[in-house]
Amino acid sequence: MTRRSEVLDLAVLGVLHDSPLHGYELRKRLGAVLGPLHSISYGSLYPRLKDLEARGLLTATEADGGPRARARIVYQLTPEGKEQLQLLLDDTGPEAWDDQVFGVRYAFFGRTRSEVRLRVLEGRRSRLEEQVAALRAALSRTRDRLDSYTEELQQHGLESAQREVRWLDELIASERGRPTVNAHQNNSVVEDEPES
Amino acid sequence: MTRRSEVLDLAVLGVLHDSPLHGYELRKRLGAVLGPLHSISYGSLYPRLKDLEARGLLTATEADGGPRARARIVYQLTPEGKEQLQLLLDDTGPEAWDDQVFGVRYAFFGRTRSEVRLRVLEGRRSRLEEQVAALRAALSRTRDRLDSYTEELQQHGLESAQREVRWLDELIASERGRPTVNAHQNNSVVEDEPES
DNA sequence: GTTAGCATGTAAGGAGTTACATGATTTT
DNA sequence: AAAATCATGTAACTCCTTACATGCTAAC
Repeated sequence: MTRRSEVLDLAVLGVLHDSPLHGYELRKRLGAVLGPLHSISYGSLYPRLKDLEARGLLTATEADGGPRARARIVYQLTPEGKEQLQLLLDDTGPEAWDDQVFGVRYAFFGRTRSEVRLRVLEGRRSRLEEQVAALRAALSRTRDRLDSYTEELQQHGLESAQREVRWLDELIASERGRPTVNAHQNNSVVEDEPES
Repeated sequence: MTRRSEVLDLAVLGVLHDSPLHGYELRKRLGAVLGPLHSISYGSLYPRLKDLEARGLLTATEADGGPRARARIVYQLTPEGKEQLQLLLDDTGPEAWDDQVFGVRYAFFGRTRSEVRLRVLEGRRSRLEEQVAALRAALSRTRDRLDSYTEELQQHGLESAQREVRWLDELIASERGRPTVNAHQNNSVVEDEPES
């Protein structure tokens, strides 16, 4: 994941792998992956879909759902798209432990190879440890030098980070105890409603 | 705070209010306010300082610290700068509850008027409640429809948000119990004392 | 003596948001 | 009948990062 934007590619490709969707619906599903907040805007999503199509990673087909306001355009992964998705899932560059990126990666752990899962979790953990160290250093440095509010904020940040580390420890433990099966039930949520 | 970028203005002005600094040092201090991560880059900071100077909010003076590599440029708030800082501190537009923005605002609570403090804390709280509601809705919607990893992620997000709400409740309570003095160095967070 | 840190800046590019434009359909 | 939601898209703008350029000083 050289470019930061590949996170979005991963998210889109990952969601679309479950079931083909049109842009509007896709954006809503993206919310579950990117977090209800910082979900992407249409002004950003639609051009991106065009781009992914141009790169041959997905196909766009007009689906006539009857007399619709506008023909919905359903996007679907091509074999190249699936390949690229696998590549992105296997990639464990240093950006994989970033807040944003980690969340998306974790959401797709069901399709991620077991060793990769472990590597991502451990990378994320050490990233958080760094953060804990930085906050501890900041706290001891600023003690009595900044007002109590700034200190309280850093203290709270520290505790959050520490809780996050403990959470990861649990995940890592449970990951190690998990059979190496790569099973993922492909719930085919067929996108189409009965016409009325 | 109409523009998102006014957060940076607030951070810079706020830090510079404590003591005049040159860019390099300023950036380090900014780390305590913006969080050790997502501190701004020089490529962003220096032009911004020029801009603030052009707007008359601060003055730039070459400080000769002896035979230095390069004359350090010390930035200092002008009266207009202090005014603007006060305006930003008093502003409680809806962006004031954003993750990023809230952190910066909280860091400067020592210089914020008591009522504004309360408004910001409560705004932040209701923002987080919305988030909790959104996550709960997402969880009940996706139950059994998405794989366990996505669910675990949302569950974790939910718990974090809930803890954040409790934290804010404590802050609000302690804010209410605080004398309305606007004194700068008013650091006595004496709420419920555990038996010590 | 070489690496790391101090110190300031510019130019190019990346990545996203907001505002606008358009129009049908479902809900109230 | 009005308002919200569905649905797609473009253009302008905002704001940040990266890479580059420069050169001193302290530490190893």
